[in-house]
Amino acid sequence: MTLTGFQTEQFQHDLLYWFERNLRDLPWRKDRDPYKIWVSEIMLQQTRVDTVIPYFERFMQRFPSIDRLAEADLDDVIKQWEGLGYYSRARNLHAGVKEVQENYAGKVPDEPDKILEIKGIGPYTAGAILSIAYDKPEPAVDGNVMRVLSRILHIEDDIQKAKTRKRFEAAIREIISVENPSFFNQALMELGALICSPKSPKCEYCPVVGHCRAKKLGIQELLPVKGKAKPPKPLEMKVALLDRAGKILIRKRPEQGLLAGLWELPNVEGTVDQLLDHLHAAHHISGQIRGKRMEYQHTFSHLQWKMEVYEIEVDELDSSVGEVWVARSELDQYSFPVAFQKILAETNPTCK
DNA sequence: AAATCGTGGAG
DNA sequence: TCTCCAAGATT
Repeated sequence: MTLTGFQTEQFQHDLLYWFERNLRDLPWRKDRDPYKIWVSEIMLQQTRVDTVIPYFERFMQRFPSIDRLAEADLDDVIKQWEGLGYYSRARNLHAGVKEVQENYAGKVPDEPDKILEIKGIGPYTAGAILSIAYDKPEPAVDGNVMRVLSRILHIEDDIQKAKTRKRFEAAIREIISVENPSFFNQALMELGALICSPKSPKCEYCPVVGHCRAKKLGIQELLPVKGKAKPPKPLEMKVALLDRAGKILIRKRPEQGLLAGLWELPNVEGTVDQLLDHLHAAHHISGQIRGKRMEYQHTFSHLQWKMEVYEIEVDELDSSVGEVWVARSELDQYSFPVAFQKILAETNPTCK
């Protein structure tokens, strides 16, 4: 690391002085309960602060402590997570608090090696909990920190690459405030969120612009270096809307993979005929197409569902495991991906 | 190392 | 409208 000439102590002072006067009043900053820090950090992964706030408030009312979350049903936890995305976060968090309950008597460990073994806690979250809740001088390198430091220290490594994070962690260990690692880490992230933004960074308001090598070179807009994401892959999807005596057929998705454990309308990747075949094979339902009800497109990070929704007339009906006939008024007891929430709302006759 | 895993907001 | 992307972890 090339920190020659970098005024570390002055940087720490400038950064912390600014943070103490500009930190946002966020619900997970009311105290330093490691559990709350933990939940907030998981929710904040790849998710905006404004989106997280209402979820965090509700989650804490429902699961105020580690033991309350550990004893909860996974389906209830997923329900609280509904709409937030990346649902494995909720599953891992639930598994994680159970680990803490069993292995650490319900207390979040304060050692890197131990906390890193907990499900769902990776290098960033470990460092965040250790520094924010326990005052340990550990790096917490997220996207903000990499963006800010890439500019301050003029680091041109591609932040999409896996090994790059380690270089930033090494840099943080050189410059972190041992007196206040909690504020230091939070300040770097706050600076990235409020001032040192991805596009059009507000350098005129930056408390540490005097330390910024990229600004000195006039290349702050070109950093950090980041490879382009590849476009989502289109997927033709046929969706079945089965209405029987006011109840519709839903089913639970597998416990692993995309949208794990959430509910959905029966569907196939393929043709309408394949949809009917599937209803017969998987749900023991004989039916015929009544007509196309609607089309809907939903784009994920890596997938694009091109959905066609068909109303289906049920001729014969047998029962099957993992499916439920449910009245529309009872749908709110189940967790649905946003794509199916939209379809269910659009096709709701009482709602239009 | 590169893919997988969601969603809604901003420009 | 479209692209990028926001306090990443897992495999």
